[in-house]
Amino acid sequence: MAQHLGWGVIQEEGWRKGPWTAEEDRLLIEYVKLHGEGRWNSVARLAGLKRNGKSCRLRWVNYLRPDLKRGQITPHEETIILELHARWGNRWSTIARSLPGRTDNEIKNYWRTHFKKKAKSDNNEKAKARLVRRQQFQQQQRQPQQQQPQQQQQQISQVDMKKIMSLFDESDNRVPSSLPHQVRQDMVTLYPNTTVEEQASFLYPQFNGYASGFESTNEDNMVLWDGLWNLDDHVYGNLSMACATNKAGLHHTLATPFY
DNA sequence: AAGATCCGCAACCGCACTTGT
DNA sequence: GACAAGTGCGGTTGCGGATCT
Repeated sequence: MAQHLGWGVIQEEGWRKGPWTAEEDRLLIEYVKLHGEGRWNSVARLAGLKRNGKSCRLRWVNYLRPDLKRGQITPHEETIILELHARWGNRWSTIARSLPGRTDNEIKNYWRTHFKKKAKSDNNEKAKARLVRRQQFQQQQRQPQQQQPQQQQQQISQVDMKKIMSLFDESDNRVPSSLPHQVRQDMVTLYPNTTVEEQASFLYPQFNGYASGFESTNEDNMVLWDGLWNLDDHVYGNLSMACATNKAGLHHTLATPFY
């Protein structure tokens, strides 16, 4: 039975929750000095802490570790975060490994507070513009498509998907950094009379962002990738879900035109 | 000056994966 | 192979200080 309920109090099963006290920190540091990192579930018993293993690990990793770098994220670190987020998406622990002294939690918080909001508002504007262009293009395409044999359309689709999927194979099933260039080549071949952005947008509607990132600045890339990787952004949600899972998911997403 | 709102951060939660039995 | 325990990860929440009105 719970002794108290709420933040920073004893919870059910006797575990404390909420902010750590200086004494708890001291006990945890002592424990790690003696026993090393790991075996976190033994901490409560061996160190006399009323914290569960997960809580102890989190406190150590995010706050008590001696090699943690304190202070603000530097511009150089910010650049690295942007680049790695463009490559890996929200895989904060992977990004953190490239930033000694920074934790995944720290980077995640930094991203959310510094980039997420801006990206979202920019995306909304860009998404509206793309929607209009896409609708215009669909109208243009309707007539030629009716004349084009269905079989030929399917062939084009299959070739495209093979290319995309082969890139995922080369990239350990994650989003391949070279994809935009490949997509660009497909676009030029298949839609010679449109702009690069339109080509990508039309053939791979969920890849809208890729197209706008071809000649883009870092900031544009950031906006693009934020859209791709964050599910609450309507326009990119389907793709981000597919990418976050595996190439099979992406296959499904790309194979379903104009969501 | 005081209340409302925003922002940054620490910590929790749920899920997935790994390892040991 | 099945199960349980341990661990790691990403998303979310809640608190407290800063800023705004």
